[in-house]
Order: sequence, then C-alpha cells, then structure tokens
Amino acid sequence: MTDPLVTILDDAPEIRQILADALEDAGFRTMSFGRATEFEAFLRKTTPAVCLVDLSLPDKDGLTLVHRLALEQGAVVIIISGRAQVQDRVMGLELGADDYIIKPFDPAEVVARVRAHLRKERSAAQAQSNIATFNGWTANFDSYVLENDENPATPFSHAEGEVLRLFLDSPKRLISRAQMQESLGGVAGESFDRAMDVRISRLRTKLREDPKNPRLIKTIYGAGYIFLGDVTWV
Amino acid sequence: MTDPLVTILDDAPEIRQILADALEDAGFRTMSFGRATEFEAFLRKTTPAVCLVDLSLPDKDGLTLVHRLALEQGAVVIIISGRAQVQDRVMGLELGADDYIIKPFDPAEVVARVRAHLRKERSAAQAQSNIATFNGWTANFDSYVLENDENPATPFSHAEGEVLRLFLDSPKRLISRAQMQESLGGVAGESFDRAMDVRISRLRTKLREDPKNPRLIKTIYGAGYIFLGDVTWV
DNA sequence: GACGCTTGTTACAATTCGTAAGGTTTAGGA
DNA sequence: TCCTAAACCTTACGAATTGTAACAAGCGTC
Repeated sequence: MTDPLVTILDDAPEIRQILADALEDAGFRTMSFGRATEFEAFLRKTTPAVCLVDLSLPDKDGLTLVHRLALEQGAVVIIISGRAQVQDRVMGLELGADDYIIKPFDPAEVVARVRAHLRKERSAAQAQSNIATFNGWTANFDSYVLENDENPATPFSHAEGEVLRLFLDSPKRLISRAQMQESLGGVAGESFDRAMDVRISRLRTKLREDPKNPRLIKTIYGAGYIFLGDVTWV
Repeated sequence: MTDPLVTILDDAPEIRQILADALEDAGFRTMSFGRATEFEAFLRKTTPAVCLVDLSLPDKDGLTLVHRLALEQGAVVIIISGRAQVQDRVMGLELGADDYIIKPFDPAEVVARVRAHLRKERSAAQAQSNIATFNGWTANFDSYVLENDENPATPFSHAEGEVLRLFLDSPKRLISRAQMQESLGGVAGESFDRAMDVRISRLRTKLREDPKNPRLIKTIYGAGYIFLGDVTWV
C-alpha cells in the first residue's frame, strides 16, 4: 500500500510548509491548497485519507466545507484553527470534524493526531494477528490452540491463555506472583494463590513440560516465574 | 439500540461527577471508577464504547492501561490529563489513545469529542450496507442468506440475524452476555440466558463451526463471546 | 385444520476453573 | 547431615457456566 495522502488547506503558505514538512518526515504524502475552490476541484478526483482544514479561508466558509467533506466523502477531517473558544470547537466537532487543533500548534502533535485517527480506521478493518511462536511451539490466540511438530493441536482455555499471554508478553523476565495475580484479575488477599498454581500446572502439561525439569516455565522459589522461550509474535 | 456506554476513570470524585452529568445529559450511559483495578475488573465483563481515562492514577500506570485498552479491546480511548506538555500528548496518542484532552476542560467539548469519535466509528463500521463478508462467508441481511464457496445459500432467521449482526458490528471485541441480552431485547433476570445460548448454537451450525474448536464465534467462559472474523461491509 | 417454520423452554450433557487436600521441593538452621 | 516450615505442585472434586437435543408454543400459508 502506498503512503496515506494528507491534504492541507490553509491560506498561510508558511503554515502549509510547516505541516507538509512534518507530515512528509513522518512518511505521509501531502497536498497543499491555499484556497477552498482549488481544494474542492481536487476532491472531485481523489479522496484523501486525512484533511487538515483551516476555518478562516478567503474564498469560502470553512465550516460548510468541513460538513460536506465529513458527510459525503467520509474522510478524516481535522480542523486547525486560531479560534480557540469552546463554542468554536464544539461547533466544529458537531458539524462533522473528527478533531480540532488550536493554533499555534506543535507539528509533532498534529502528526500524532493524524496517526491516531488513521490507526483507528485501520484497526476497525483488520486487527493485528494473535499468533506467537517459541521453541517449536505455535500459540494461536484466535483459535486458542497450541501446536508443535510432535504434538497435535492442543486447545487451551481462556484462563490458561491469560497466563500464557502474560508469559509471552514478557519472556525471560521474572514475573512475580503478585504481578501475575493482578494481571489475572485475582483479588489480592484472597486465596487465589492456589488457583494460579493450578493454571500454571495445567499450562505446563499442555506444553509437555517435564515436571522435574521444566524447560519453558521456570519457577523461582519465593519470587515468581520466568518464561524461557524465544518468543516471536507473527 | 441502547445508548452507548462511556466509562470515566479519574481519581477525583468531583471530576467524575462533572463528566458523568454532562455525558448523561447528552444521552449516554456512564460508569465511573476511581481506581484502575476496579476499572479493569469491569472490563473483564463488558466493553464500553468510549473510555475516558485520567493518566495520574493512584494504583496503576495509566499509559500501559491505555495501551492495553486500545490494542486489545478496540474501544475508543480518550485521555484526560493535567499534563499539558506536547511530549505527553504525543506519547499518549502514539501509545494508542484516540484523543487527548487537557485539564481544565469544558464538559461541552468533551461531549462533542465523544460524539465525534462515535460518529466516525459508526459510519466506518456500517456504511448503510446490508451485506457483509468475513472469512469466505457472505451474509446478506436483505435476503437473510449465508453463503460461502463450499456451502450453498443457507437461510438464517431473524433471531439468528440479530446475533450475527451484533457480532459483525463489533468483531474481535468481547461482547458480554449482558450486552448481548440487552441488544437482543431480552429482559434481564429472565431465563433468557438459555435462549441466547440456543441462538448462538444454531448460528454456529449454520456457520459450519466445529463444536470442539469454533473458529469464528469464541466463548469466553464467565465473560461472553468474541467474533473473530475479518469483517468487511460491502 | 394441517403443515412448515421460527423461536423460546426444558432437561441434561459437557466444559471450565477455583478449592481442598495431600504430596513434593526448597531454603535455611541446628 | 537432618529437620522443619514455607512454598509450590498435582490430583480429584464440585459448583457454576455453557452447549445442544428435543419438545412445545406461536404464527402465517395453503
């Protein structure tokens, strides 16, 4: 996929320049416009991923433009404006803008906000994969199945998955029982300790660990556990 | 559909109150939390539409919480923080937050921003289409028919369609039994639980799910269901 | 009214997962 | 070296949760 296109609509050339530089450094393609009419002509041919729009335009009312843009094209619309009043911001957002940034702005924040909006759009369509490999094993958190060459697909439960995920997220690091208890939603002070033991025990049998000599889930007496696999998330 | 649920996580009761009042006036349901651990326990049971999170929490690092929230649950995350530095804002946004509001805030703007994010999500999710595809399947809500390469057109009923639509509208997100019950018009407290089970069971057979190892509709024991398809509305 | 379809209800089977109980391991002191 | 207490592991059990087959009620069609 090509880099997402971000358009900049502002009558001040120096602001267009600052935004364009920052966005291009961040890996976006940009198109800049000084007048709304030019911009509208461009919109007839292409739909950008994100539109940065200044409200104070010489040749057109910015708000109606924003309204149409958001409603008809479905692009992400970010208003960049010198009008800092709460009413202005609320009106801009109600009219269809997705964000409202006040001048003077920091280019880094603009880039971060553009990224955040694009990320959201994308994550709605395709969430990241949930598969990890370690020492010959493959753990699939979509189908909740463990697998390796010698062993057929072994399903694991949600509770076991919580523990496994905790290990896979911080391999080769000590995980204290207190930490684990918190991550697993156990209420402190309760007798959740034994429950944890059991979860780990069950996970170990599914990983075909030798009880006398566990290779993956190592117990540190009095401290916690360490997961020793070489983890790669696919 | 019922009003969207907005959660508020802030250690200051007066701020929780202000936000809750403003949001409820605007027609949202709210849930307030003063501690991250309480909030996390709640998240195990249901997924809110929007989460307002203060970063300075007494019992936990807010940023890692935001990160997990955004990544795993896919909810809209809005940070509300007193830290006004650009670096703070950029970091928050990069870590997965969808918006960053600085204290002191105007409740009207918070409401407007919540609305803006929800509007975007909804328009992206279901672009007034009645046909969705996922993992080789095509679901047509006009003709109430399911289809894929291996299986001929399989009609599904209205009740099955309600469940399927719920899944297709929020794929890869935990849907609690309570949420589902509400969406399906079941009256709480009744013995609607079994009916839900049965609906899901019937839907599963139509989707040719392997009972031992369902690939699309995943049960989370004690919590709810997750639909794992890659959904695209046509 | 008979038929077919939908859908909730009931009853029972299957699964999940914490708890209890007893065994094993570990660290450290005598 | 041996003993002891604490930490940890494992097995069995059972309560709670979830799955599903079978039945029955409701509804439209012929």
